[in-house]
Amino acid sequence: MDHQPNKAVILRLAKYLRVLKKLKTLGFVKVFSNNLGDAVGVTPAVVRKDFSLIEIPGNKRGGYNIDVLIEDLGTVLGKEHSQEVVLVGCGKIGSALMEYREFQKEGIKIIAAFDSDPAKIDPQRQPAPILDIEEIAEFVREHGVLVGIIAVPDSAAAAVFDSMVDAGIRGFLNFTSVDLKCIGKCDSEDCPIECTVHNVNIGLEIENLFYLVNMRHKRPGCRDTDDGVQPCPQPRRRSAE
Amino acid sequence: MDHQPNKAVILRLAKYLRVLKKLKTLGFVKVFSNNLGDAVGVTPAVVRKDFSLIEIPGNKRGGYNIDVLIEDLGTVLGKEHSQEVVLVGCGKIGSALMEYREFQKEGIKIIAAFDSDPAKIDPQRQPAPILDIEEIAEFVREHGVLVGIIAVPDSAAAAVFDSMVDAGIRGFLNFTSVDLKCIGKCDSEDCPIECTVHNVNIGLEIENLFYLVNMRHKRPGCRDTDDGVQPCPQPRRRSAE
DNA sequence: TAGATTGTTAATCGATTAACAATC
DNA sequence: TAGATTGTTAATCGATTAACAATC
Repeated sequence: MDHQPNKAVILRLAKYLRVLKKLKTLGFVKVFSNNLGDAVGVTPAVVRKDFSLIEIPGNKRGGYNIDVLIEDLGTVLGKEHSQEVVLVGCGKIGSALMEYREFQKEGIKIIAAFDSDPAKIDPQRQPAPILDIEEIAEFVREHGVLVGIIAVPDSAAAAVFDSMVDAGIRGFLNFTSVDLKCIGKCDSEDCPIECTVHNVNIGLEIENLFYLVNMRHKRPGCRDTDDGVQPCPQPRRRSAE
Repeated sequence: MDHQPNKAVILRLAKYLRVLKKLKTLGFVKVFSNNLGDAVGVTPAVVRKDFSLIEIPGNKRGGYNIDVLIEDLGTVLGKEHSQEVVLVGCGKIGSALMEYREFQKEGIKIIAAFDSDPAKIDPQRQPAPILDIEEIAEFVREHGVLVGIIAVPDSAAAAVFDSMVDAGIRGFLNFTSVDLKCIGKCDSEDCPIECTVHNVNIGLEIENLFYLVNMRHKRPGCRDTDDGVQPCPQPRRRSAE
């Protein structure tokens, strides 16, 4: 009956939550499905359906109470749990992530980083130590960490992934260009370990952009090139009328 | 009749291309739809449909010629164009991207970076200069750059985005947590500028992981928590034995 | 020829959208 | 009450999957 919210829904829920926090700082007390829809770029019906799916109730004429909404979305998204992650790989990208402001703002904490290079190890480092990769299993088990970031060179990706799964990590943000899949790696005969890998494949993203941009340029009658021909033929409107 | 390949298709095409390059180095000469399907995680029918959509022909019994395939996919994905991008924001993440190996490997070149901090500016830098953000419009127009990366603080995101659109950038990889939308910003009365923004929202990705991982933990009969209850229904066995 | 694989059409599935009854 | 907004059901849309005829 009640289907679990899928990935797309969850993503929207997180977006609603961000918008709501902003609206609250502006003094809003209640909010309507169309407000949220506009902010996130979906129709009001989607918003209501998303909320109904996770059983957040509204008021037939009064919309949704913003405090209740923030509270409930936080609960559903697991915001009341401490959001502690470990990071593996202290190269350029890894180091950048260690100081990533957004994490603090969203209550996400990197509680330890790991590297194989002895020169980088610094157990006294504040606010989080950099430890030898060999220690990851012990650390993860001790702290019950479930989510990890992989920012190592491609060549080390698979091995690091394996050891993280072994240690108990079940959610991965993967910055390598290696497609890490749990299926196959984690399945055993009768007891599959389920884990989730989000691949942040920057190279693929850029390739995609080139395709889309080039496409558009090739389209007859739709070029905004140097020669003065302006963008597109048909106005495509979304908001208002 | 011929629908344009959508985003999902394009993403797969790029993945096929990567696999094909690897297979080629291994000496493969031809490849079948099920080979590619396995590698990318889709059914053979999807592969064939993708290729038919962009009119890449196969041989009724001989599969696809790997050289032709690489060539044609490259053409479709715009690989024969120079893939030149600009980067705005030379903080931690921006700097990391400037040395990102994957870019070279995939033929993507950051031909210039921009920052507003005078201390960071270095027009002589090799292989790409760091210039004042004020110069971006001129540079972009001169070089005909269409794709850009935004790695500035959230507070600067909207302004930077605007000036990049003005300069002629039409494809964006956005590392800020501000949801940059072209619609509204770029529409003019009868001639919308179409651009594409890929948001790499690291915070959202992590939140998502927490949701999914927590979900799984709550599921009755399937917990791998601290209290001694082992992974899913039964303890997995893999290498141990 | 017989077997294998493509290319395409039809069937299925799921998610989004639209519509509207319930009700505050 | 009348108006507005939710919550839910039905209709639409698109993408994935399955099936199979064409053919090398």
